[in-house]
Amino acid sequence: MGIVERKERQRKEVRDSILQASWHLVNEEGWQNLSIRKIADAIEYSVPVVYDHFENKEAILSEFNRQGFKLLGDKLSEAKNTHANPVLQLEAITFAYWDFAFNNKEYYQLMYGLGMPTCESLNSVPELMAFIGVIHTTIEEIIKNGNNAGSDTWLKVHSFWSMIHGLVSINLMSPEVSHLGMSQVDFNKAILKDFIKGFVKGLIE
Amino acid sequence: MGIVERKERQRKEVRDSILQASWHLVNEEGWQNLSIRKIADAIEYSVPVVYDHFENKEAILSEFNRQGFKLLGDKLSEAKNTHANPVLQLEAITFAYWDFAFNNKEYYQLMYGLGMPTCESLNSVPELMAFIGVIHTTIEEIIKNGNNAGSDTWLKVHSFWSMIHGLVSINLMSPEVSHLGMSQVDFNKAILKDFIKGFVKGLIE
DNA sequence: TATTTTTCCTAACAGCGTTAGCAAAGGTAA
DNA sequence: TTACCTTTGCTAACGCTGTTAGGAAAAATA
Repeated sequence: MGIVERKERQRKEVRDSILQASWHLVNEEGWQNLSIRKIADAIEYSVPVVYDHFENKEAILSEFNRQGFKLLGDKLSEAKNTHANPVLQLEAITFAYWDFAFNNKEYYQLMYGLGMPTCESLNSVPELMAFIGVIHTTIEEIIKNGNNAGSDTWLKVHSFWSMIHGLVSINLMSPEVSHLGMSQVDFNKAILKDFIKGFVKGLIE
Repeated sequence: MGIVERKERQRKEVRDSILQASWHLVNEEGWQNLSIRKIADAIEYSVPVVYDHFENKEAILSEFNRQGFKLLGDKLSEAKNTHANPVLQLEAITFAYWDFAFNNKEYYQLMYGLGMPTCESLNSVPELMAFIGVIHTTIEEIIKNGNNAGSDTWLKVHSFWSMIHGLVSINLMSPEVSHLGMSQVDFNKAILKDFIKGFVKGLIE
């Protein structure tokens, strides 16, 4: 009697195809232009079927939100593991964060878009918590090894996260920096190096 | 023959009432829920009249975008003028920026919302340029007075802007920081002070 | 085979940005 | 004042959007 199992399997297939179709549409036309009707059309089902698998459009987007933080967390973790020294780890994390944002603009814009109903609190999204955890453990160790053990770890984590997000988001939305002779890539690298240098200094002394 | 003048005056009145009604609606229901029909209803005209004064909805929003940067630029300028020492000026600018964002969340979200079609390039929005100018002159002077005249001013301006935006935006969207015993206000102040201290250090040495 | 459950569609509701086309009002000239 | 022209502002529509009620058809169960 594998009927229930088969049904469950089929359900999952439809659900997955919704996500897959959505992702495809998003990459073609952006978040703004994703619509339930387009999804239904792509998966060759009628509109209400989509609502059998997701409560509403927001639920689909928040699925990608979680996926995004999962992926980002994994990338940071991976970058961290390429070094043993926590300072180098934080440096690698910084660059990995930057690369993720630029290689996955659609994800990033969804994850941090203000208009989007995505950024629930830290506590309610485990993927977000795990992502922050990678940063936290690294900074914690830098502080422990430094000369200023009194630093507030969470405050520093918060600052790190905020600042790297700021650096990324401003550069993500206005990619043409015309003030200088430097190339865009060099300018970005310089900004990042400058940032991480200053930040680490603030951690250990 | 003041007919033309009267007509112009009346046109301006309608235009202003559109902006005023929009602003009112935005503060009641947020950017997401602003609609041309609601505006038309509020100003007691039919929908197409709105389109006689603004090319489209985006044009109305971008009006507020410019207003926002004008206001922010003025606030920063004002804050700067309370001090003569450029380091103190930058400190005042930082706090003024923060206060602006928290006292005018609607403005700030419009100005930096990724989904919004607002952040055109620096060059094309004079209000944005003026706002950046306040930061630029201050940082320029700090560098000049410091021990590291070789610092790239524009790079530092860019970093400053990005980081303060990051600090603000993360705190604007997730106001509940539950990791610590500190109050929210104290936490924010601590973050800001920490940031500005580190940033200035990076400028002068 | 008859009954119940599940699946899935059509069609609609209420809203959106935007525009075509027409009526009425206002201004101008005879 | 009358005839004409220009401006103003309306109704109504087009083609979208998210969401859901209600019923038909298919599948599973008895």
